Amino acid sequence: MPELPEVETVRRGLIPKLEGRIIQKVEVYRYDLRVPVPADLPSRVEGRRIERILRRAKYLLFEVEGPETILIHLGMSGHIFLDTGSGDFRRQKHDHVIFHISGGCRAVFNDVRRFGSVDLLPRGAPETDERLRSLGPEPMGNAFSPAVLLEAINRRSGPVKPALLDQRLVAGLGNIYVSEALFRAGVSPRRKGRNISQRQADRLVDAIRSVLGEAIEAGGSSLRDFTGTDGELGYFQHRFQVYDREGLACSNKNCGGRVKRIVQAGRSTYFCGRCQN
DNA sequence: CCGCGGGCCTGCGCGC
DNA sequence: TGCGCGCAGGCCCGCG
Repeated sequence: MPELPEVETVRRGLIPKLEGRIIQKVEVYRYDLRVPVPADLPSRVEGRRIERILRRAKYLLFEVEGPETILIHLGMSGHIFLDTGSGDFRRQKHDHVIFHISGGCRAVFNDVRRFGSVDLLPRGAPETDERLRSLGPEPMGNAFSPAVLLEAINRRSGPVKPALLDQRLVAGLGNIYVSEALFRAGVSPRRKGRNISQRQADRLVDAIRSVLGEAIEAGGSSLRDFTGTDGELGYFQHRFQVYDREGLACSNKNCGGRVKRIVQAGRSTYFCGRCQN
């Protein structure tokens, strides 16, 4: 599931347990993730301190002491489990990389479908690594604005929904939050990018920020209850207004319409045909 | 440059 | 209960 809010929630959950600690040992059980795990990952990071944990779009960056940064992507089914080290630890199916941290805690990268990745970057990599370099602005940051969005979206001839999934346009949205943001903004997913108006760009930026912000808050509250027993970070209950609600009533008062599902560029899109134009 | 379709994997839920 | 199918929240590549 992980889109920007889930990844941010994972980051916030990891910080108190990992930042400032030493990576004592790394065990790799599968190297064949979507991007191969560097064969010498353990020797390159063992014994080094995790100085900062950052996020860029849906990527997590562990800045470790020395010249390299660990770059983690959760793909579609990736998780990071935190094991506090109190009980007896058993490796689960699909646990691919285990970081043993000073103080007895473990951070476990688990990914059923192996669309995720655990990789290394030269530190200061945003300028050098193509994966990060090609990303558009952070939606919650100052570089993202109605003017920036409008300029980029108006160059698109295709429908706005698949365009918003393009990480070069704005970084961190996935299939769920794009549907949710378009609903909040009252913009049809089928509208052509070139036909988006100034006013719609204003509404879209507001909608993107509010839907992501609320989801990050919901993730934050899930962290406050985090006991460390199951150790699963970043997955939390969240109510969606259209996503996966095909056939259910539109949640706008007085609308009376129903949520529709269509497929665009091979992905499901959910929307209300009455409220979104 | 843009838009789309396919592929990468495994697991789950559905209809039969 | 078992089987086959479609589907899944990401991303990259190649084609037109």
